[in-house]
Amino acid sequence: MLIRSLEIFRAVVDTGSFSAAAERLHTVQSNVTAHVKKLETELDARLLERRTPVVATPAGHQLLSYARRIVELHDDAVARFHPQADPAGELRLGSMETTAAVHLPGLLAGFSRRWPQLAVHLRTGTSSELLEAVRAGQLDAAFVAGEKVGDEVRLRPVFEERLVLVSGRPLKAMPDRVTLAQTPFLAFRQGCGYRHSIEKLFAEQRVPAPRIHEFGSLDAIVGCVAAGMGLALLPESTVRQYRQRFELHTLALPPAFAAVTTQLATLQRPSWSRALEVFMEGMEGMEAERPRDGAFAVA
Amino acid sequence: MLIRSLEIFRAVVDTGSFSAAAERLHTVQSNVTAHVKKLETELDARLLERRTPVVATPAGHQLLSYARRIVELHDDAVARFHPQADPAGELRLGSMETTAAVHLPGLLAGFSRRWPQLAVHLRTGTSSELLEAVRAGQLDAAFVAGEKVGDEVRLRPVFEERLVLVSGRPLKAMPDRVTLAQTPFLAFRQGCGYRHSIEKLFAEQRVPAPRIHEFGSLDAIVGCVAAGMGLALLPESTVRQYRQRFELHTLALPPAFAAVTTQLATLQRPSWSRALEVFMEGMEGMEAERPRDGAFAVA
DNA sequence: TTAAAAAATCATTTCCAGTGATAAAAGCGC
DNA sequence: GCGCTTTTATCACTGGAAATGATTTTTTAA
Repeated sequence: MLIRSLEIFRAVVDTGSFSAAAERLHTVQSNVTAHVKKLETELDARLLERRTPVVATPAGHQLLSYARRIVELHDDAVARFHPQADPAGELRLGSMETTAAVHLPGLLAGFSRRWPQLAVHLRTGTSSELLEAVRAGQLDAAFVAGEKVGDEVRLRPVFEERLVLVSGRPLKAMPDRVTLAQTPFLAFRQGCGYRHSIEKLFAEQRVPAPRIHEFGSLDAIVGCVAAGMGLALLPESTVRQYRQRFELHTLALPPAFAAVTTQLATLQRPSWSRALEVFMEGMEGMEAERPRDGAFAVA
Repeated sequence: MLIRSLEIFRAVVDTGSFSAAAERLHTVQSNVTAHVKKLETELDARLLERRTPVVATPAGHQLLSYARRIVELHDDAVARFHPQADPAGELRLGSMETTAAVHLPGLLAGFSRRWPQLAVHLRTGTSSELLEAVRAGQLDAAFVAGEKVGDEVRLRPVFEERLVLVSGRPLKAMPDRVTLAQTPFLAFRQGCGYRHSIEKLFAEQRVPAPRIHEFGSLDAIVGCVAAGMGLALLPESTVRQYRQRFELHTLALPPAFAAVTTQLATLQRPSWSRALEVFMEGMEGMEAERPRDGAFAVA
């Protein structure tokens, strides 16, 4: 059974005539006859009463409900891939916790307002988890930090972050080696982009055995740091957000550790869905140097 | 876009491999490649990441949701026309008021129990209205009385009715010409099968100007007859049903007027839907001579 | 009954789904 | 990295059927 046959069958019922259907579909009447006949042979039932106007038989009526749904679905699918059509469906995004908390609320709110037909699915995880999901086609795009990737994944810088050392107590200067060795660090589990920076920091200070608590939630990390449980390395913008809820103290780090670029990871361009296409278009204006969350803000 | 292409595409995603999909669908791998490639060209998007296992790209993921729905609908449609499959969907029946009131409740209850996937639509009307609807493919079948039809409609006798003269007051014998001329008759509007019998009765009694009230509802007719508004000509079985609610008196008529056969009208066999097919099968046992409503009764 | 319109039939062309063999590419073990 | 295996892409070819245009048959309306 061909979609084309169903399309023709539907047109015959709608117009009440084989020849009118042919004209509407830009083909010839004998072709319409052939398609209908083929359907009737395949299903072993008479589908149309050849009268003027042509009407569907009970069996035809039954097929018609399927034909309408299938043809409609088909047209929808084609339309959704058409470059000038408004995208619909879902946009599956991934993000690190920190980015989700700080940058995404404004961004996604604007996006969802701009494209009301799109449902955004947001999943958080570590950079390496998210990258794997992008690679596996489970996510359309993901915000990640500092990862090397194969050439099937494309990275685009979107936010420039400055990592700072965060503590619950005032920090005058960088803690010395001994203090650092005794103070636990709080971080996301293995695979988080920032965690790599912690290890670089320890190596630099020649601290041998870093003690790192692995938490799955940003709220938990910040809360525990504020409670004096230990130190953390977080983007300055994230800390700013939590300042209202917790008493936090920060210390700037040398640029070599501090600078972290959040990048938007996707597959290569031809794989993009229309939904992703418009999302990436909206992200075009986002320069790593001049971050502004209002990419999709209403003008 | 062919249903076949979507079926193949779906199989590739499900199996994670072009060659496995080919095997599952009993074709060759190069054919699978060709179909996928054709889809990608048509939609101008990369749908699959050629890796092991093969995974859908965001665009592919988008198409997949359509592919699944379309292929499923297609399989459903084919299955519904398969002779050994349980029928599903709707069965659109028509019936005269009298038949609907007396014979259908038991019949349809049994039918609906026997075929739970079928939704019965019942429409009442006059015989000629219903016949026209059957002819136009709007009804699968209709219970009608005493009509001549073209040869695209097929009639099958199902109930043998005896018409009786009904009154609100005791009837000893056939009213004389004068009484008959003065007494109004209550009947369905033009097109009712029984109404034709009334006219035959008047002609026989040589009553010139029958006065006929036209009511659209059986309840109204019976109620008004019981209230003494006039006479009616109704099937004996119908009157029996109303005896509990109204005080009705009847008079038998000569067989020439009394005998009316209720027939089941359909289009010719090849037009039948599977739903109609099983309904007609169930009606097979219904002999006009030996009416029993329990055609679909549970054994 | 006849003229006009619509569907069926038929011969023909064109296109493409499906096939099998082979080349290229990707994964995997060492 | 290097070969070995597995998987996908490419290609030439064939059969079948979609599409076409001309013609006949049927239906409808005048």
